[in-house]
Amino acid sequence: MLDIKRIRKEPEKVQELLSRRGEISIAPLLEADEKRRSLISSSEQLKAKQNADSKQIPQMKKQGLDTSDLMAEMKELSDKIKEYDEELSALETQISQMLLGIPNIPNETIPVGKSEADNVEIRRVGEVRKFDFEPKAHWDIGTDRGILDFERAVKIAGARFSMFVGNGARLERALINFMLSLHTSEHGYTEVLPPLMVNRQSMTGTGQLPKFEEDAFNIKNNDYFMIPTAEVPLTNLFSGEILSVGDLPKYMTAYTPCFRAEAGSAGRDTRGLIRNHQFDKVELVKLVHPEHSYNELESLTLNAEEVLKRLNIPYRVIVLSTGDIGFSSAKTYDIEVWMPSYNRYVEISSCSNFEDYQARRTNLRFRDTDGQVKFVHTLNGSALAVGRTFAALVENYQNADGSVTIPEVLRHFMGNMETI
RNA sequence: GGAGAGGUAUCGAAGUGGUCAUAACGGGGCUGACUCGAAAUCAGUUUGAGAGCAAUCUCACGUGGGUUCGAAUCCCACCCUCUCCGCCA
Repeated sequence: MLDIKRIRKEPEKVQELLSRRGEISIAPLLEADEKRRSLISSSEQLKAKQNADSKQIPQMKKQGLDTSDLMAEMKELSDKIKEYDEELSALETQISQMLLGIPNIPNETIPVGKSEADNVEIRRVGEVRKFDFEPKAHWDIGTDRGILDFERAVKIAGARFSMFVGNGARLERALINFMLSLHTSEHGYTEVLPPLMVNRQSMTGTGQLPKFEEDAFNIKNNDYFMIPTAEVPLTNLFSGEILSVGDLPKYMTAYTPCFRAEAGSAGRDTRGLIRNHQFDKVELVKLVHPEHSYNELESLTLNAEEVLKRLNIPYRVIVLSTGDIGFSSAKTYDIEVWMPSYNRYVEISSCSNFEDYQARRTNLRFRDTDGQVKFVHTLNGSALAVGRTFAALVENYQNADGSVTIPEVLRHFMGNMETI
C-alpha cells in the first residue's frame, strides 16, 4: 500500500513512476482523498461540540435542571454526525480499495519497459555444458530412472501435480536440507516452519489479495488460503507489532510446499516440474531498517545464488523491468538457471525489495533510534524453488548411460550416493 | 464439537450508562536524585492513528454492527485465549 501522504505531497512524481508500469491513474484517489479530508473536518467539528455538550448533561441533572431541550438538540446533532460518518466510511472503504489495487512504486533505477523483453542481464555465472550425446529433459530422465511419477500424481490429484519417488524423493529432501543448512549455518537466517494455510488478512498483507485471488487455493469452508509462498506467513509473522530497532534486521528462512492455482497459464510448461499446483520452495525473508534495504537486497540475492554456485549449475541474474516486476515489489532480481530441455535460462528465484509497501499493509513497524515509529522494509527471495532446482540438476548432471551424477555438496545428504 | 470463564497500555489488573481513558492500583522499562559503583529507596516519565499552518481537535477498551443525547459498561453476530468434557496424529 502506498503512503497517501506521499501521493498528496508529490502527485506528479508518483504518477510518473507508476506510469512506468502501465496505465495507472492516481487522479481518482486524490479526488477522493480531498473529499475525505473535508468530511473529516466537518464531522470532527460536530463531534467536538457533542462531547462538550454531553458533559453538561450529568451536571444539569445533578442540579435538578430539565435536560429535555438539550437532549432534543443533541439528537439532531447526533443524527447529523451519523450522516457524515456513513458518507465518510463509504468513502474510506472506497479509498482503501483503490490503494490496495495500486502496485508499488518502482525503484527509479530499474529499466523502464513493457514486458520481460525489457529485463536486463546483470551477470552470468558458470559455463553451459556441451553434451556429447543428446540430453534428455528432466521429465524423461525422472520417469526412466523411476524417481518421478507424473501419471500417478495426475491420477490421485489431477493435472499439474507431480510426485517424487524413491531416490527422487530423497534427492528433493536432500536439496531442501542442503539449502536450509546453508542459510541457517552460514547466512544467518532463522529457520521457521510456518502454517501452510493462512487467513485472508495475511494474504492481503503481502499483496496476493484482493487483486490476485484467482491465483490462490481457497479453503472455502473456513476461508483459509493455501500459501502460494512462505513469503506470506513469514512477512506477516510480526504484523501489527512495533519492533525495537535492535530487533532489526530479522532474517528468516522456511521450507514449505507452495500452492498455486496457475490460473491463466493453461498450456504453458505443461510437462515436468516447472509449473505445478504444488511445489517445494526454500524462502528467504528479511525485515530491515529502511536505510539498508537495497544493500540487503544485494546480499539476499547473493545468498540465493550461493545455492547454484555450490551445486555448480550455470545461471544468470537479471533485473526486472517496470513491465515485468511484481505488483508489490519496488525492485526485483530474477535468478535464471540453465535448463537444457528449454535450451535457455529459466527462472528459479525471484528476489525483491518491497520497501515499506507490504509493511504498510501488514502494519509492521519499528521504533527507530530517534524515537519515531516507522515502517520496516521487507524483502524476500526464493533460495531456491526446489522442484526447478531438481529439474535443472538432473538435466545438467545427466550422463550418457541415463544415470544422474549427484553433486558433491549433496552427497552427505544422500547417504554418500554418487549417482542415481 | 459441548459446557463454563475471559479478551482494557509493556505485563497483571480496576472500572458494569455520563462526573476517572493515557486509563485507578501494582509490576516492568526509561530518566534523575542518593552512592566510589550497584542494590534498596525517593521523584519524574512511559500508546498509537487521523485532521489542521497552528492553537487544538477527533478516533481506538478483541472485531463488526445495534440501542442511546451519551457505550469499556446494555443488545446481536463473529474472532481469539484459558479450564473441563468429547474426538483425534
